[in-house]
Amino acid sequence: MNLWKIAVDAPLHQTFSYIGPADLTAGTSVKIPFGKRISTGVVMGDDPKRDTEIDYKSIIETDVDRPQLSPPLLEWAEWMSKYYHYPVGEILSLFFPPLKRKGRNPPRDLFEKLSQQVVVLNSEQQKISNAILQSHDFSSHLLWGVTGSGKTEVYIDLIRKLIDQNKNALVLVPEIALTPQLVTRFRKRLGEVVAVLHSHLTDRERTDQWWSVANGEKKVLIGARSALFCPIPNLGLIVIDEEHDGSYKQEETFKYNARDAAVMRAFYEKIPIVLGSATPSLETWKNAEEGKYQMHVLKSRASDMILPSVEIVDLTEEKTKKKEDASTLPFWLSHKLFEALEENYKKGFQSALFINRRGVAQTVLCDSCGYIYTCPNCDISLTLHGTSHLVCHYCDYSDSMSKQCPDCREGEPKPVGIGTERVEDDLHKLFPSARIARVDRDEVDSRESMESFVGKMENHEIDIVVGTQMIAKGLDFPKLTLVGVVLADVALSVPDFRAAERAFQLLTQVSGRAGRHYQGQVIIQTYRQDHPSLIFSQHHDVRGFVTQELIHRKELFYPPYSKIACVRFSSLKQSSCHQYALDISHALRSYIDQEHFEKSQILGPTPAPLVRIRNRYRYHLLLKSSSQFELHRLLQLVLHLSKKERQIKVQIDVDPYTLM
DNA sequence: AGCACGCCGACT
DNA sequence: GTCGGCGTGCTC
Repeated sequence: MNLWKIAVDAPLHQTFSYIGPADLTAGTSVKIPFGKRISTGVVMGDDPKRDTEIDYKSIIETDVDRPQLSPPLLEWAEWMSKYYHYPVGEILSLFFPPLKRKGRNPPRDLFEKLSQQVVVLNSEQQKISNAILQSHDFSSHLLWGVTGSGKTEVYIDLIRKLIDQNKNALVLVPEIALTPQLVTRFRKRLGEVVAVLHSHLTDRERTDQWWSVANGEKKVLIGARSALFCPIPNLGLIVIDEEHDGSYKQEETFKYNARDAAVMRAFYEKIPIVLGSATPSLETWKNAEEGKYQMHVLKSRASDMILPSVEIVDLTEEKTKKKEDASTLPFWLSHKLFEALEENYKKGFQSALFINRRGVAQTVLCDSCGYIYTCPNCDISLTLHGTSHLVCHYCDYSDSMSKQCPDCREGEPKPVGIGTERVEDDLHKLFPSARIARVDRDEVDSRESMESFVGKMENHEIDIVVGTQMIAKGLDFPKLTLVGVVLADVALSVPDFRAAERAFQLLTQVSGRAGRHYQGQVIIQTYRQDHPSLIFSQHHDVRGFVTQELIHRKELFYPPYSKIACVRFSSLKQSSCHQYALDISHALRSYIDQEHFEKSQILGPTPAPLVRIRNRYRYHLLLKSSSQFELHRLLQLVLHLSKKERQIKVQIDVDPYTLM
C-alpha cells in the first residue's frame, strides 16, 4: 500500500493524500471518502512524505467511468492551476463528460451521410502545410490569411495527413462560428471521423460525442473553447481558428484563455499548434515577430473573389448637410447610407446594418465635433455616471461634463445611445414594404433561431437585417451586397485598452467580406473618420494597424508589453467590499516595497463599471507587471490573505480580456 | 463546494 | 418547548 496525492473535485487549492494500492498510476480517477461524503479525484502521483498528524483514509475504488489521463495532460492541468490560480481538482473535472458512459449501443450519429470531396491546394497553401508538419515536437504557428485565402483548406490538409499517420486532431472555433455549415464543410472533406462539441448539445449528446473521441472512434474534434479539455488519444495537432476572438476567454468561474491554454497543451503533448486569423491578436503577432511562433502568410485570395468598396461617412459633415436641407432622415442615418440602402433594395439585393452596442457603458460625445472626454492617465474614454459625472474605470480619475464642448466650444456633449430596436423601427418607416429582421441577443437566443435566420437570408425572405456582432461573423450570403456600420464610434470608445484592437478586427471582418458574384459595398458611419482603426481597416492594412497599436501598448505598459491580472472583489455590502479591496491593495503595496518588486504596479481599487450587479457590489484591483514571477507571487498573496474571507468574494482573472 | 455544528428567532 | 435561519470551520 502506498500514499497517493489526489486532486479532489472541490474548490480547494491543495491535494489530499490517501492510502491506495501500490500499482496505481498517476492519471487514474478514483472514488474517495472526503469529509462526510464520497467524492471523486484524480491520482496526481505518490506522496513520499507521511505526516504523523494526519489520519489517512483509503481510496475506495478506481472510477471506471473515467478514462486514464496521460502524463502530459496532468502536467498541463497543473500548469493551468498555477497560472490561473484555480484549484486543480476543479480543472480536472472539466476533462470528463457530464454523464456516465452509456451502455453498448453505439452513439447515434448527429449527422447525415455525405459524399467526400477533394480540393487541391495551391502551392502557397501546400508549402505552409508541409512546413507545419516538419517538426514532430512542439511548435507553434501563426497562419495569417485574409478572408477567402483558404485557411480552412490548410487545416483540412494538415488533418488528413495526420489521420494517415493514425493521429487525431483538435480544432477550436469561436462558439458563434460553430455553425452547421462549418461542420458540414469539414465532414465533406474528412468524412465520418468528425465529432463536435458545443454549448447547445444536450448532456446525452455531449457525452456521446466526447466518448466517440476519447475512445478513438472519431479522429477529429471540432468544438468551442471547452472542447480543449477533451482527453484525445494520440493527439497530433491543435488548430485555433480566429485566434484573436475574445470568446476564447472564459469570463466565469475558471477564467482561462483557451487559445493560450491550447498552446500550453501542445507544448506538453509535444505537438504542433496552428493559430489562424485574418487579424491576429497583438499578443500572437508579437510572439510571431519574436520568433516564438512561426509566421505563415496566405497572400492570395481565390480568383473569383471581389473585394468590396469601403467608404467612411463623416457624421460631423453630415449633420451640417442635414440642417441645410432640412432632412427628415433619422439622426443615425446619413444620406449616403440611406441612398445605398434604397438602391440596393430596389435592385433586389440584401443589406445588413451593423450596430456595435456591446455593454451598457455609455460614452459622451460632442454633437458638433465628435469630441470624447478621455482620461489623461489611461488614454481611454471616460464613462458617464448619473447626469454629468465622468469617471475613468481604470484609475478612478474623474471629471465633470460641461454644457459646452471643451474642445470646439460650440456643440453640446451628449450620451451616445443608439440600439438595434430604434434602427429597426426607423427602417420600417423608411422602407414600409421591405422585409426587415433584427438579430441580437434579445431576438435570437438559441441555435435554432439563428439557423432559421440563416435559412431566411438564403431564401431571400429578408431584405434588410439589423444586428449586433452576431451578424458580423459568418455573413456569407451571395445576395448580401451592402453592409452599413451605423456608428463605428461605439466600438472605438469602449473604455478598455483593447477597444482599438477589437474595433479594428470587427471592421476588417466586415470590410473583408468579399463577394463571389457581385461587387459589395461597405459604408462606415463615424464622427472619428481619422481614427487609425478605421483607416487601417479601410485599407485592409493589418500590419500597419498592429505596428502602431503595439507602440501604443508599449508606451502605456499594457499587454503584450506587460502581464496583467485583475483581482475582482464582490460583496453584498458596498462599504466592506471597498474597504476590503483597499486593505488588500495596501498589503500588496507594502509587499512590493518589502520584496523590492520593481517590475510591478498596483492600480486601484476602483469600482467596477457596473458597481452593482445582482445586488453585489464589485471593486477591481489591477496588477501590472513585466515579471511573470512577481505577478504570480502577488496573486498568491491575494489568495492567501483572502482564504478565510467569506463575506467578500475574491476572484483572480489572469490575462483579462476586458477590464469591464 | 458540501456538509456538519452551533447558537438565536417564530411556530406546527 | 422545537424547527430552521445562515455564520464558521473542515475536508487526507
